[in-house]
Amino acid sequence: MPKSPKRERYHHGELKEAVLDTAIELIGERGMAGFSLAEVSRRLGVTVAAPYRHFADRDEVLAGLALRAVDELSGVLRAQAADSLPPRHRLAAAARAFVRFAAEHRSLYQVLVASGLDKSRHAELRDAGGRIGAAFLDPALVVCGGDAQAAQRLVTAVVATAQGYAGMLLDGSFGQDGQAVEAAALQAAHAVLALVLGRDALTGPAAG
Amino acid sequence: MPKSPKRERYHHGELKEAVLDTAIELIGERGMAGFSLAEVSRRLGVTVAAPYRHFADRDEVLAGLALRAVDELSGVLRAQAADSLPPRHRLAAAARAFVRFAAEHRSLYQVLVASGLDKSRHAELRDAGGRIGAAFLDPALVVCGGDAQAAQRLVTAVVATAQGYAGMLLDGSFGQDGQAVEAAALQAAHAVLALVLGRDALTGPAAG
DNA sequence: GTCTATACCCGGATAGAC
DNA sequence: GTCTATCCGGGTATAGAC
Repeated sequence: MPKSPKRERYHHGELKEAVLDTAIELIGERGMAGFSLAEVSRRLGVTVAAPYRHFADRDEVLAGLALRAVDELSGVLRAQAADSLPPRHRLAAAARAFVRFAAEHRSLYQVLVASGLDKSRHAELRDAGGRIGAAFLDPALVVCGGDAQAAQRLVTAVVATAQGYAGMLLDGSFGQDGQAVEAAALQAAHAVLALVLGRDALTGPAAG
Repeated sequence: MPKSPKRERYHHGELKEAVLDTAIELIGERGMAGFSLAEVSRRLGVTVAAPYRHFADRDEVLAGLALRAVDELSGVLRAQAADSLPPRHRLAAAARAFVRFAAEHRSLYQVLVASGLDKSRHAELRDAGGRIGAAFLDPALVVCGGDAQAAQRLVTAVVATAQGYAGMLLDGSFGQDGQAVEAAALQAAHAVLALVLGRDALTGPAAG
């Protein structure tokens, strides 16, 4: 939809949202390094000056994308973590969903992990990591029998695992074909189950 | 050391290595997005044309850095995986070393995971992932009693975990102070032990 | 193997008209 | 809220001299 249209030219349209949409499209085609406000403007059929009515600068566009990414990803994760399965399977399902999200919304995911954006400078993103992690917390607490510190460790391990599989998937370690996504997602889920099974090693010094 | 020196100006010096060194320094200061051959040249006190005698283009510099990264990282990992501890602890130590490497050689690590470089277009890097994973293979095989497929799954899980913790460390999830590195490295090691403990869930469909 | 010089293109950002 | 026009800085890459 948002490729060659440039309807009759915008003018009073929802340029702000259109910029974000087109930025996602552009990043999908050329990667983070290929993103520029100028090219986005060109694709929308507006001049390079127009977006500056809606965004202070380039970074604010990226921040807008990052916010979208956090919203959507944490939403997906919460949905997975909240159903009626046993808690360890809710964690596994959330990890699987995490990996799928990275593949299906590659641009958004990349903004989150590889934009070079300083998240601590944008209030809405300051707790981005926290919001992602929070989605895993409830089942983790159940798994850990209410031990909050143990649950936090487990959440960190699950997030790291999901992020790790996502990274490997995106850089081609699972191959290029369509099966790669499901293979990575499934293995991530299995890894989370393994973490839960062996979780005694997560908390203690794991002697021996 | 390599900042304002520009000795008496190079001329017949080892410019190729110097470019790589300075690129690492520059990326350390400004991140991947801040890297340019022009700035590297300036810092070395040579003209922007000089590096082109040693590198076909910008990407070839990045490829050179990536190759260094793979060499150094896989060397570190092999050293950890080859000592006399029990195999599960060799895996854990390698994961810990992986995370430390990401922190101590941040620039190199970022080139590896976030340069946007198409590794499949550079022969020396085509099997970069394989060389990293290979460092984990021996202890994984022992852990898995010789089952090659199970060992491969375990290696993937360990690499993903290490990469995940490294990513979280670098984007600030473990805080900014010096303790962050050791905290992340230690938790990564623990997570690997947990994976080994619960590794039955990695291979099978993990019913129930 | 490096320098001088240059051609070329692109992105960020702003002023002022409409 | 967008356009026109423009400034400014910067990066990539090459040709030809030394």
